[in-house]
Amino acid sequence: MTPEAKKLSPVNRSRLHEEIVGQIQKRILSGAFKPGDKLPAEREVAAELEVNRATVREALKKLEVLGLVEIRHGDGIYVKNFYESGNLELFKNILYLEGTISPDILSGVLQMRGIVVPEMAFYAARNRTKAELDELRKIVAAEEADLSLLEKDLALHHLVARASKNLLYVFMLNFFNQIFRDYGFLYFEREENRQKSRQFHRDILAALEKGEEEKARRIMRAILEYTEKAIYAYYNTQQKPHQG
Amino acid sequence: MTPEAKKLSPVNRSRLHEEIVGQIQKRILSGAFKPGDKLPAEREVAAELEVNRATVREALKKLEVLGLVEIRHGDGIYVKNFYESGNLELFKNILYLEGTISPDILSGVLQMRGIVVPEMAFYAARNRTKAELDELRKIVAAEEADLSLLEKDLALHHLVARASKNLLYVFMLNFFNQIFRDYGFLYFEREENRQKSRQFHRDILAALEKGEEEKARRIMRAILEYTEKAIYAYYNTQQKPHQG
DNA sequence: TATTATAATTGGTCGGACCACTCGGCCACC
DNA sequence: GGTGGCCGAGTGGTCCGACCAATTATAATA
Repeated sequence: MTPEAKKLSPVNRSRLHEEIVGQIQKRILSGAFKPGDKLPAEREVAAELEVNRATVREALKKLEVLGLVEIRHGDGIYVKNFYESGNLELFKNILYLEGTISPDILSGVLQMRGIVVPEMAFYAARNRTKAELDELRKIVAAEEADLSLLEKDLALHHLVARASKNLLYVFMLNFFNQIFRDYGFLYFEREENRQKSRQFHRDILAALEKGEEEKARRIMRAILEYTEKAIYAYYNTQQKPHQG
Repeated sequence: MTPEAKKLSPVNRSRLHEEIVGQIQKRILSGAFKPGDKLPAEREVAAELEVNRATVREALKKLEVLGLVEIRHGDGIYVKNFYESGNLELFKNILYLEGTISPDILSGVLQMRGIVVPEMAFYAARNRTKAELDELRKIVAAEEADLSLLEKDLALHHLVARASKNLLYVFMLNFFNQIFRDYGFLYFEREENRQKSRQFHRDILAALEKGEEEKARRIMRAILEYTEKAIYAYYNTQQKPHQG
């Protein structure tokens, strides 16, 4: 029940154009602005928000890249159907729409991760080079010394992605990491998890060394299932909005 | 030799700031600007390009959303490592860097599609609602009447994505469609393909109706393999840059 | 030497002006 | 009746010059 806000309201200071992006994005994602709708002219929006037109334009440029609006010279600004977008950056914004991640979407992301990442490991076992194996060994060795495990963990997965020789895996992995960034932090606070992580990584390394594709996939799947529990556990103690 | 061009397509009416985006993006992706590098100040860039600073700023705002640069108030503009990006919009730009898609990356995309989309069908069979089945039947019926097959095909896949109840599938599917948009056009020019498509869609519909998850996945996989051949075939007759 | 002012640099916002494109209405012409 | 040209209002695109705000580098000071 949010009956407010048919009108745009003046804005706070600090990256003014970001604030504008937020306001317009919110109205589009919430359905207040529907696909095909024509936004007020730049000059009108500027007047309504009591900001300069240049600032509005910078905001609109961002919204355009996000895929939320289409700008037509001499015509106007039109709302695009974000349901037809393939922009994961926009998906992330939707994820945090209400300040807190909806359980539905979270499980959707985890599901996709569970599908994509094991295959990544599969192809990494198939396509890794000797140089990549060397790098991998260094990371695993550093982990045994218990040095900045989170950082090393990210590096290892990134390396596996590159080893798959499919750039799309790199992008997808980064996408997942960006979403679960916060969770990783807490994950490595438990000694139990740290040990588990080291073991998993030794196993992954072994599988890649021997080129055991199925085994690499299986291990990666185990890793995901293990961390998934941690994510859900953290999520359930944390369903408050992380910002007011 | 593609004797296409029955229709003239909208002309590339590139705006000035888009040109700037292109130039800077190219320098970053080609490695001329490396991660961590500091770009010249806005005023310098503007002077160098002989354009107004406001125009440069609009370009920079776009590059920021793309994840190629980071702008720090009072400090400067820094190049980000696109290899750590999770932004598929950026990936698409990389895809077309040289004007033509590199075979490596193309096969990488097809590989990811082959992994993701069948799972989407699997979950669609599990989670589809009666309303969605109704919509699906309408689409299949329209296809029997041979009406705008390409459009109907896109709609059908989009519906399957929604039926999976995982918004990420919708985004991923859109991403793939955007990349293969051009190929779909030619695909439906062959009567052979049109018939095959209708048959596939009848099968998918049947699987979803009965909630046969594995079967839905199998059929989807068959569709992908079939269309993949068409894509490669077209690609091999078309490896010229599509713009000078 | 360490700390604190101060200046210089750089991104952020402003306002006002003019250019370029689109669209709709009007009109002459076929 | 339809076609094409013309024009004017509306709207996005670019430009100029100015000032604000955050950061960094530098100089002054204790």
